[in-house]
Amino acid sequence: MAVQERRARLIRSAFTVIAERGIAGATTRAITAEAGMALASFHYAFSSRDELLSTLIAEAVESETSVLDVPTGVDAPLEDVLVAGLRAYLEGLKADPHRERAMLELTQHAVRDPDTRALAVRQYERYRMLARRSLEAAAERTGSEWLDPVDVLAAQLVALTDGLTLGWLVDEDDARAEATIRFAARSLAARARRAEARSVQSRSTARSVADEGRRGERG
Amino acid sequence: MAVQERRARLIRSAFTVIAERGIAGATTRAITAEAGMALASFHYAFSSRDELLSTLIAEAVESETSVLDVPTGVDAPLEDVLVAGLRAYLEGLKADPHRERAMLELTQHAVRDPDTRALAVRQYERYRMLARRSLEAAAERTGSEWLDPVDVLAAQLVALTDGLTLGWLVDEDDARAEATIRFAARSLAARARRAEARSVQSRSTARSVADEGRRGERG
DNA sequence: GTCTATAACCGGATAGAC
DNA sequence: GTCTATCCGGTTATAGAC
Repeated sequence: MAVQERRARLIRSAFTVIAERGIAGATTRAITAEAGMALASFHYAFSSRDELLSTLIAEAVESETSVLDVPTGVDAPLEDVLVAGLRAYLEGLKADPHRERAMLELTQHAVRDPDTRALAVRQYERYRMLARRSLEAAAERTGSEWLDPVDVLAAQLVALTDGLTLGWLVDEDDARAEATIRFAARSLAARARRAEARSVQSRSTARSVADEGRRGERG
Repeated sequence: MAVQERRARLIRSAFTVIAERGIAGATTRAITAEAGMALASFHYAFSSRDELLSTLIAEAVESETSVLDVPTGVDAPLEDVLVAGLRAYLEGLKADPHRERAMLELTQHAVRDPDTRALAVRQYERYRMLARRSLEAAAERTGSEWLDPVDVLAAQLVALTDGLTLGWLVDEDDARAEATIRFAARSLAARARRAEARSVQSRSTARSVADEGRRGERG
């Protein structure tokens, strides 16, 4: 087996194990067993367990492709579109809670170590970038425009989804999550207004951004 | 040394070690060293490391006394009072980031184990109860009344502080945190209006609740 | 390259001297 | 009760046979 292939399989297995048992449970034995290979094969691909963890965090960050899915082809007010997007995010979380737990644990692990801290910072930069795309897409599709810089609102959206995630992971209360979603959507929508008429060129430009934002899937 | 005294010291030391090195770094050796006692003394107070961790989580939950400090004796609009309270929370977080990191890690650890999961749920119930007190105090002092059930808004406040906390812990960006605080305060204040005139009795009752809410300190 | 076997180490828990 | 010394299981990492 090629070294790159082995590395990829080990990283994938490591994420699975971490999602199920946490970082503490992600021993080299557990990871290689999950990957169906001998323990000794591990050090043929990685020099140490720490090296695998750092690589895993970096890969996990890049694999995150959307913060929330803005529904396509809807004709609804901005607030409803945001509610729909946040509900889609929650559905992804409910479908695989362990995944988000693992991301959370990996982020906190990375932040503690000065050598990997930058990876966590990069992860959040990426979250905000993806959130920004979603907000731009939502505004464009509903003919709205944001009253605050989209960068700033993107950070608020990330904070809102983090709060939603932590709360749901603890008590798994769907009704409370729904209330949080409505509150988040209302709060964000309050920072937008109906857009003035735009030129055709600007609308088509924005639509291509929106399509790109839709590309990723969560979960 | 009395067993209860030893237990208390070990719990305290364990929290210190977890804050500095994480749960993974909180070995019985590290904990007893931090407490300045011999390794063997550990099992005189606790039957196992797991028992200490469960006890620690339970104690940590109860020691949380406020989600945000609503400033006393101010005469300002509700939104400004909320901003001040959230800033006080952020200052506590900045003064001791490791403390909140430890709480986060303990919660996630508790949630994974069916035997301790209830502790995490209870922790969030307590957060919401404290948030509710803060919101009631803030409304009372500014002559406002909430448009949604305070229980529901308390859950939103907890979600907002969770989002604020996670974001700040990763990049320690004070400017972004300030923007999140303003957004949070504005979003919550939008769910209140000026209260109608109240009777003297109802005001004095509410003031005693407010004083109770102020009792706790964070950090 | 891949596996078995093992070295080297670490952590929780305990025996036993005092 | 308290400490030193030790056991024992589990983990990372590697040596060496094939």
